Amino acid sequence: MLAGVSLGTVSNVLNHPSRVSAVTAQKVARAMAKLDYVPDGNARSLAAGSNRTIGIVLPDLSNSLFVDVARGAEDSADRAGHALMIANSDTRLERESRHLRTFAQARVAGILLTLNDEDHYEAIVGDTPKNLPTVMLNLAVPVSRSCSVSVDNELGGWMATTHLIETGRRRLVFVGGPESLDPVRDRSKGFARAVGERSLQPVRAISPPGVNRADGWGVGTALVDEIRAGVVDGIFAATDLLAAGIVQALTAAGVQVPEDVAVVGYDNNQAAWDSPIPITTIAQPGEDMGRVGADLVLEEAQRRFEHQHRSLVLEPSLVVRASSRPSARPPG
Amino acid sequence: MLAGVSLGTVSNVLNHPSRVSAVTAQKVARAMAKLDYVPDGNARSLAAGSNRTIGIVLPDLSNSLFVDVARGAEDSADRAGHALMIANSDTRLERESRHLRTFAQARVAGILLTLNDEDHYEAIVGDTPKNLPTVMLNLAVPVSRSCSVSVDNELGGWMATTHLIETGRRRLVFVGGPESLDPVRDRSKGFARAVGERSLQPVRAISPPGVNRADGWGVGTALVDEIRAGVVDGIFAATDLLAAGIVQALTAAGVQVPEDVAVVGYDNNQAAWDSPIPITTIAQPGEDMGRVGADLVLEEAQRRFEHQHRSLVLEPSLVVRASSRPSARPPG
DNA sequence: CGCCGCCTTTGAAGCGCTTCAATGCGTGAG
DNA sequence: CTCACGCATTGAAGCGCTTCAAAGGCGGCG
Repeated sequence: MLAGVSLGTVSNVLNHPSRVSAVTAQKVARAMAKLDYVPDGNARSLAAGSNRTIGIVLPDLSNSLFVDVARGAEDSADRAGHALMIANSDTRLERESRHLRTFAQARVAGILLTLNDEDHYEAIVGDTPKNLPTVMLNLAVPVSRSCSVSVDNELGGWMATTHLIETGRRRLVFVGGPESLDPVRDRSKGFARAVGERSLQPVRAISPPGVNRADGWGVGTALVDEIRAGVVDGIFAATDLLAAGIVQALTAAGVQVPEDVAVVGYDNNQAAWDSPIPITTIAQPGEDMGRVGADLVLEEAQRRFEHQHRSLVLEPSLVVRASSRPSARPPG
Repeated sequence: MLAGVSLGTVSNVLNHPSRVSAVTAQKVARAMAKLDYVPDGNARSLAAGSNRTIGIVLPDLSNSLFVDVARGAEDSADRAGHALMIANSDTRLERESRHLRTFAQARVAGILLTLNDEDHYEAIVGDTPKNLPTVMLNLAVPVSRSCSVSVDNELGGWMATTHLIETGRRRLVFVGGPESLDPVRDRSKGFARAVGERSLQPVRAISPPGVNRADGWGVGTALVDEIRAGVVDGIFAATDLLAAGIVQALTAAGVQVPEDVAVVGYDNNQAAWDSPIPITTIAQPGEDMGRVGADLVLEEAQRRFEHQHRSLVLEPSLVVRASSRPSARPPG
């Protein structure tokens, strides 16, 4: 600071450039460069009473959805001149609340809390620092509590199923997984609704123990005979990993996808596109979720009092790939 | 603070509990609870001149290796009473240096910088705030510059290849990828060394355009005839995705793995274990890398002056799975 | 009974910045 | 030529905490 001229002026060039004449601004800039000056964010936050950082806690970094969420959130935060700090909870309650506390102490401008599980929400809602803008991602919560941004899984299930029907499939199977997972349950509801709207009867629903590729492999193997017999011509799997396993098993058994049976997955995972037969899937708007969430939290931070909580539900989208291209055979 | 008694005492109960009598400590604790008191981390850092946070910048959150690194780092940081802030650069130079700057302004205790690419290191080394403990992860750099922790890819390649040889394979193929990737090049060197040590001749090396499942599928398809002809009986693929694609293509073509050919991958990805035929692979000690890195950075932060930079190279490990179980056929 | 030393507690100083009232200066109007 | 007004700059106050020297209280020893 002594390099150029004053002291409080330096602050002005940093925060209110308009108040400062061009020449002094330059002098100060030069001095800062020469001194390798790095403003102290802590002091700034303390003095200004506000902080240009927002925090996000993610439940599972191995799920690309959440990585997308982070990317979207960073995009928005960055655009607003804020930094995004990521914390990973590995779905552990204890770590979720620890990270919440850390963010509260850091006096971040706001928090994006991403949860998978409604139970965790109940358990943790007490830990969310009152008075600190917090928006829930991936879980719809009462607007009386906070803003939230989630994705309509029931709609996604409906879209996947309707797509199968519209491309001529009639004998449909839903492959789910443990009913305890909220998203799976909702996707299954969407399946049922779409089937019902067309007055079709689902062939059946299958619930393997998990939702991974190996589970899909098992399901696929079990379905080979029914497909050959023409009893099944469309499969909606609740996750892409499941779908990939199914397709893999079917292919290995000589069943043609999509000629003999169409398969649709969910999530738009790498497993879906990086497959010998690319798999049609429902893409979750992860980046949008992050972006919208960050915008909401920043809005709440900026207008604390006029702010009204909102609950947004985003729509997933259908990504058509080879595994469900219309079959040559006539529908029916 | 006024709830109990004093002011500076509150600080003591937070930082030097030993100086405070049990009764006052309790009174203060009770008051803090009643007031929902959350200490201001910014003020603490400012006053104390130190910060209980370390930052890590990761190049790619969709790579489970780096997620593991973060997990390990958080583990160590946590144990030392520090919080870990994650920033994702998506391998973009511009974001790497932005995050570095953010951490510098936040006056974190230290930074873990994880890079994939030597070029980025050269470009960014100027941005790493001098005077702020920084350790490089995943890339070995001159100890004159900073500490670093990396994994020995050449050794990994050697281990994978030696495993193939020791389980009786003699006609080996290396499947790499773009030579521009440092890790691929090192793994290939390890392959060459292992083969050379046994005075074998590699059948050949294949460099598909990428290192994903689809690339592997192509390579696998191309190798079917040679395997049937007995010209090839072992494959070392530079990534698990590649290996998974290869196994998938071979299986689809009716080639038996591991009976007809053994396959070894690299990375210990989900793709390796979540495959119908689980794939033998080389596991990178990601968590260890993070843990050791965090320990180093904290050590440097605590003893600024006595600190000597160190360069640690960790060893990968072999994970044997079905894809390379010794074949029934006699070796030779 | 008085003094000393130790364990606790206190209060003031200051961390690096922002903010804001106050000052200084140059300019156009009178 | 003078006065007033506006823009640029300044300096002091204070953000919430830690630290440290100094004060207070207590028991034990002489």
